[in-house]
Amino acid sequence: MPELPEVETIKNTLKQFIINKTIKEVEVHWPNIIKEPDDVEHFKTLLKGQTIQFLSRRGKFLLFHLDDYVLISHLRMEGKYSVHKMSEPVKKHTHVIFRFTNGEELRYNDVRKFGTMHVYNKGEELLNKPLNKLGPDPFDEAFTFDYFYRKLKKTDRVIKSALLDQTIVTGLGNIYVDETLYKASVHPLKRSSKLTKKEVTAIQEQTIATLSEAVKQGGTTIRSYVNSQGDMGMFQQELFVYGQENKACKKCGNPIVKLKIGGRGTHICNTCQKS
DNA sequence: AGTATGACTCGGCCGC
DNA sequence: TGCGGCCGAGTCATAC
Repeated sequence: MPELPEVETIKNTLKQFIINKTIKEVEVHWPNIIKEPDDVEHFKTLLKGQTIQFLSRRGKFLLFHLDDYVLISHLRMEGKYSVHKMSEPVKKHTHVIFRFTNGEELRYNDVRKFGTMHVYNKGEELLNKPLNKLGPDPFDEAFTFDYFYRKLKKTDRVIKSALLDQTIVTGLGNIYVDETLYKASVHPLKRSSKLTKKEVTAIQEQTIATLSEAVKQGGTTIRSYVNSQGDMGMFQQELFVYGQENKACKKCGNPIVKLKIGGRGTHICNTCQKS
């Protein structure tokens, strides 16, 4: 599922195919994906005639910067972008098509239909849902120890839930939270407010380290993720705990166990991550 | 107010 | 083969 490293990889592989392409028309086969404007016809009208200037990423969101608007896309579980010739057959789960003036088209495919798209006037995208409440990106300068420590001290929630909260730090999902806490040797059920400075430092450093390495590896392919060129990620080969239940911990040899925290499947080594 | 829980959006997939 | 339950990112509603 696309978390920060996967979205970063999609952004980097997709841009070469769509920068400077002009949208001739937009087709929407599943209107529920379009959240803003709430009228799908309005959505299509806004994008018609717009040229894609550049792409950026905010947490797990992919941003398409157009002449006058910004299209914000969240891929949720299984959203994918790919570029095709108009003549190529459209796949079963393709729900939105951005047709370019050059005869090619950008297609959004999403088996679960969980993905979302918002369009705002240029400059207003950060003031509205879904970007307005996001915390700093882990690679952002604002993600400092002082900021992170202050935020965590203020909450009684368990650290796993706090790391999944996108208003504290944005970009982590279930896979990278489990990996980060394992590498930081912190138990996911530990209350955020009870963490020592040393533990917060470890979590902060491992968050950045884990995500950077995953970006280098082109993301993690668990079920179906591929980038916009159809390549799988390679980071799944470097997972220590996620999806490794019953396998030996790479540090101590004891079995990795799976439990449920805040309704989420959670993978830990009971020996290396003391509660 | 902060937090936890559950419903909701979906379809693939698993077990019976 | 068919059917119910599970999974999960994020938002929202509800309860404490």
